[in-house]
Amino acid sequence: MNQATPIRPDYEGELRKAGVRITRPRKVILSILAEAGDHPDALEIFKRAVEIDSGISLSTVYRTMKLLEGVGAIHRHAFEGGPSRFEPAGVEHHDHLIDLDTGQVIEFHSERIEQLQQEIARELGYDIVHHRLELYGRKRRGKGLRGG
Amino acid sequence: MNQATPIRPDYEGELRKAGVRITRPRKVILSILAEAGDHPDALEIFKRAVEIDSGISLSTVYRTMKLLEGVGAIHRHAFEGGPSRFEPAGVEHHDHLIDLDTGQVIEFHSERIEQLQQEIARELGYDIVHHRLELYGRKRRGKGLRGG
DNA sequence: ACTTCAGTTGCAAACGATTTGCAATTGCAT
DNA sequence: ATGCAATTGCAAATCGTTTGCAACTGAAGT
Repeated sequence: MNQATPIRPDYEGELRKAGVRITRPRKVILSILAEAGDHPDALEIFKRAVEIDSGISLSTVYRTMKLLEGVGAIHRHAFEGGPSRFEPAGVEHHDHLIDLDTGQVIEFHSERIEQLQQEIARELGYDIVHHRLELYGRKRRGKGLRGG
Repeated sequence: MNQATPIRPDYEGELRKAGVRITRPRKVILSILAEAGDHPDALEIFKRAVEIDSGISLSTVYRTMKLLEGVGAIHRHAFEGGPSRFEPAGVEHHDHLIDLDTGQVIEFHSERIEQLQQEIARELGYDIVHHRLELYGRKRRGKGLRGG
């Protein structure tokens, strides 16, 4: 039920082909994204980047995220009330459940829901370009479950 | 398929009961919200408010929106890449389809999708506090349809 | 109607997230 | 190596929104 961080061996080559120049800061950021199992925001990426190369600036992180987003290498998610968070693209499409207490992001997918969305849009005379489905919730503390 | 702007005759009274003092600017803002068939953002509400009472400030609009949201009188929607937009509460729960070309917001509801969301959350061990389902699309320009 | 005072306002400044201008730097094709 | 456009870091600017503060006002009491 989880992603497998599919880092193709020549990710950089692909990007270069897409017209992205592989600079030092971008290398660092890419490596961070590749390893990230969570959905870090720009500041978090910046912090992790600085650990590797102290010269990197936050602006560069933002610029790089925008660039990668444009090339389709990453997805940007603007969850409720927080900064944008990113995840490498290339994983199957999925939606998100956000743990309101921890901020943890859990991925899920429902083909059935996707279908229903299509139907609804069609009925309204629209083509879906993309959608956003986010569930905001708390760990169930029902019987039989140890409290978190 | 649309809302009926359910303005209970004593809306102000209700608010007062909720501990909200009915001031001049709030009266104006409330009247705007009651009439709004669209989903205006704070600036738009401010503009409409100024037409009625030129003394109103944008801060007051923001403060009032936050207050009304807290009391449950309105809902705030942070659609993609734009400022928050508001709508009076009290209408049946619904999700939104946003026209990418016009920004127009179309409301819809699918009990089936709601159910599926519940199921998914439950399977993941969560209780849904609330969710966000937004479809971003364009008017279908398929055969047989006049271009819009 | 008059007083009272906490709640509310307008203004301007502060805010957090993000973008941008610019001069200095650096990939990478030659 | 060389050259130049792409990229960088920095600081300042931007956008939407919030906040401190002194002046004002709703509404409860007289």
